[in-house]
Amino acid sequence: MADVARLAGVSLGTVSNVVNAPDRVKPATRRKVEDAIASLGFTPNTSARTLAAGRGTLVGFVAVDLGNSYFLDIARGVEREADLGQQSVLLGNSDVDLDKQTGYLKLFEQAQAAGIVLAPFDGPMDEARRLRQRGLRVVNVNWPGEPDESCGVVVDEVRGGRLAAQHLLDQGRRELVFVGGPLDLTAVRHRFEGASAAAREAGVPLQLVTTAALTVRAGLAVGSDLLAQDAAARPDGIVAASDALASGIVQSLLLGGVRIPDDVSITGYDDNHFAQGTTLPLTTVGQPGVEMGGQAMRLLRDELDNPATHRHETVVLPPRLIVRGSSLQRPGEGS
Amino acid sequence: MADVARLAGVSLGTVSNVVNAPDRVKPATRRKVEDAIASLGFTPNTSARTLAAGRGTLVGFVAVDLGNSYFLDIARGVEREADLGQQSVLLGNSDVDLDKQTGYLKLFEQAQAAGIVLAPFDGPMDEARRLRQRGLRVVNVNWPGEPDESCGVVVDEVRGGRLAAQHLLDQGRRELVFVGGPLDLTAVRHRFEGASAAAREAGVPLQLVTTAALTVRAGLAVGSDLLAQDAAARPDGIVAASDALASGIVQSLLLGGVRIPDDVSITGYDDNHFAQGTTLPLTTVGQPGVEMGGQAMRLLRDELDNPATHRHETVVLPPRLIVRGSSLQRPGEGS
DNA sequence: TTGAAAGCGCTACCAA
DNA sequence: TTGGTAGCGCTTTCAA
Repeated sequence: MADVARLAGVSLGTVSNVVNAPDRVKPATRRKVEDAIASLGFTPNTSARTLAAGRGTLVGFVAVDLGNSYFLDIARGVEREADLGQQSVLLGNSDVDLDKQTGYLKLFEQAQAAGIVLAPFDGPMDEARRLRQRGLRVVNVNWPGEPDESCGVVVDEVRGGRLAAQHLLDQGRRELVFVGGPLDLTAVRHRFEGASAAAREAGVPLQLVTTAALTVRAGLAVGSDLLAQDAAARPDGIVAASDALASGIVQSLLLGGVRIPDDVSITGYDDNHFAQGTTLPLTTVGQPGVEMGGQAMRLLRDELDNPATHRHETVVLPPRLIVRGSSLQRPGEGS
Repeated sequence: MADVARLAGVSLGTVSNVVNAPDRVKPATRRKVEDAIASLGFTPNTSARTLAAGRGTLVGFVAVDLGNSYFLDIARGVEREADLGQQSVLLGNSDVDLDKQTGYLKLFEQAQAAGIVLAPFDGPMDEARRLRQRGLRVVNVNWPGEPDESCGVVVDEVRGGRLAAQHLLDQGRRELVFVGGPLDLTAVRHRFEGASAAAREAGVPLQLVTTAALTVRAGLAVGSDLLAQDAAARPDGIVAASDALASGIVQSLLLGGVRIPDDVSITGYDDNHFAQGTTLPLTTVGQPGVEMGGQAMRLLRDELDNPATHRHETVVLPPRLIVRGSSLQRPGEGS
């Protein structure tokens, strides 16, 4: 920066101003400085800047599982919104591992991140709490804010479960099964609650089949169990707690000669990218990942920019039923 | 840090030493300092440290498409190897967008990253070259090193294409088709070359069907085209340039009543996670993503630690044929 | 509108 | 083995 100042014939402070507050410097001077910057290929040193200014410009996004396209969508939302505010986003993938999550949170703390967006592991959040106590702003996404402590952006999972079940009921399905697990996952419980409520209100029984994971493999297993049953005893509507699960069930049933959606209607959950372009596209409940990320970043920025007036809040976004071939009996019917 | 020094009754330099070179300080003193650090909850300020030391400890991984599990595997390899060397990895997802890639490279430059691992967009690499000229070490992954400029880690795509085609030939297939595109993707061209060579050597024709993208959707389209053909005219072996493509073709053909692998054998490419747990698991060519990431990080560390003796090199890793149900006619047969 | 100078928190060197 | 001290490159007052 000293070189730039010398070449432009101005002082350090002036160079700093054209970089950070161009309006405060006379256009002619600014030009000279900008030319010098360009011809020297000058790039400001973030460490020095952060150190001197006492606050960084970097935003961290720590995601529980970047292998799930939903979280990648959230990341995209965070990035897009951050761009609007001259902030940059770096990603940490905690890979469903609490230690890695803690490690990334520490890393961002040490790097003097301006703030953190956290899509947490479904578990203890001690480290996040510690960071907040040290003054680092962290907002949750896909997890509610902690009362009086932080903001959060979530999607209404109960409503999502209800949407899926109601959709099947609307199509005249009366033998419903909810497939999902493990039940200590909050999201799975909520989705089941919603589906239960819808079934109860319709006076229809809803059977629960729990799985050990939300994977394709688990779905395939459920599918074979279903095939082993007497055809008459099989459900005519299945609410799966994830697209992967639904996909496994669909594949298994199709090859077993079951007609979908004629014999059995199936819904998935998450609107994962892999489930969109398949032969029998999956009806699913979509979560507005990009929007969630954007909202989270907006909450974070408000907290950063207006620390005095900011009030913590948990934004609840509605899920959206996306009707595709796995549940739609005749085109144009259904909700 | 001053507080720590005061509370422990030592100087700043000593505190710095217990943090960075614990061996250089007497155990008793070290204990005192460590206690002080713990009781004050002291966290070193990365910006200050980086500024003073002149070099950072952060490693950036810029990936062209984190939505592809292959790149996520590479990221895992980079992380694992970085952990061994006290370095931290942060991710940037360029999302198949050259501008975003450039943006992340700049970001890591400004953040004084120790080095960068780059899985580049298949296109111009001007920015990466600029960074190298400014002294930042960047090693390529999934892309060869630039001669005399940088290291790289790649997988032998030609060999991969050959493996897939040879596998089908070994099973007696004689009407082969290679499906993939666009052909300006280097990897696709190489895979086709390899498949071609294998077919040529076996005296078998290999037809080329180009697609606009390597997606499931494109695969579905190819599948319907195939179904529209006279059954006798259809190929009995298909080498697809990606798992997504293969998956689309498989789904389409299966629903059209074609028996796989009896009537048609199909291979994919990438060993993507989504292709592993399906009803008809895909035979595919796997790329050792985790190992590639690890190698890249190791090359980067060598370049960082031994700038004098380091010699640039491009490590070529072999792909691996993974035989699953989509090509294996009778269990135990095949290669 | 610009210049001068005092740090930001830490590392690295040299002296003790 | 430890303490003292000079910066690292920038932002940010305060004066000019």
